[in-house]
Amino acid sequence: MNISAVAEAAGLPVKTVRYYSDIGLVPAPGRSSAGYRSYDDSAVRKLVFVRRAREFGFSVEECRELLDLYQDRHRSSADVKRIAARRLEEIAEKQRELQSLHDELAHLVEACRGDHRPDCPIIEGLEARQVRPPE
Amino acid sequence: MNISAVAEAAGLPVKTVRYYSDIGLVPAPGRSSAGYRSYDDSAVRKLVFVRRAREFGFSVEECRELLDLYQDRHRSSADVKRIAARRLEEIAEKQRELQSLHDELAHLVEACRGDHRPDCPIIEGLEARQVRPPE
DNA sequence: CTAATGTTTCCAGTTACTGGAAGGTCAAGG
DNA sequence: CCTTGACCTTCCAGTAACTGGAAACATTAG
Repeated sequence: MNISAVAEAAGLPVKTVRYYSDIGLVPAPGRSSAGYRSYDDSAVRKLVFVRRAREFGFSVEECRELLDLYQDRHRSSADVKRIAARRLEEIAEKQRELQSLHDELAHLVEACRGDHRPDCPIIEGLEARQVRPPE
Repeated sequence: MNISAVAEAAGLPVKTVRYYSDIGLVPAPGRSSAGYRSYDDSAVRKLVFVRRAREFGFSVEECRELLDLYQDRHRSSADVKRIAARRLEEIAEKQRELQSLHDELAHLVEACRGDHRPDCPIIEGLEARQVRPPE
């Protein structure tokens, strides 16, 4: 398979497939006589795996770890769970942050009349109040 | 005020204050005879404003817009509200994404025994299922 | 044969800083 | 006066994860 075929099969842009090969996230593909990259089904599976892991918010480095685990028949599920649980905690933390952000901004937006007058609680809110209490 | 004083007053790293001046987000400060940047109170107010807007997740370019509105005595609150409401919608969207991400990953983590055996629903979940339904 | 499409490499740009090097400045202490 | 240390300057490079584009070669359809 040429790069555009594998890219479509994996649901990734061509550029990204090339990039993943370049940084060694997936193994370097074979080359045709003209120098074209040549991928096989296992490459597609790995690329799909990476795409999905990226969609889950795992960093490329975490994808590397997960891919190693994915390919290691002797790995324990505990190893995988550890990484996923860490990521889950990060997500939860991000959710909490977003929530307080949302609440505060929504409060300001609601308080703003949104008319032609210059008085604006949003601007005033940005001017002085604290977003988060000091840690 | 020298840069470290203004940075402390604004709650920003020195590097960031310099950066904001460089990109023209805040006006270029005056210089001492030795070339030191010299800020005044109004610079501090603007930097605080920017810091808080950034904490709210506004991009630097949005901060530029907001800062213009902040400084424009004739602006209507509607202009500000429009920008803030857009940002609020972005936050809400991000929250929805994170929620579905969280639910799916939590599901996988719960399903994983996390023992020494290689069977792992997390890996399997990354392997094949769709994160999001096609749009 | 030609035109369109596909592929290659390489370089640069994106966002919002951050780190570090090399060197000039300032204030205090001896 | 000299030194020491803190502070300041500029410039360059690196971060994450691509993405866009240029120039050139390959393949394929008509």
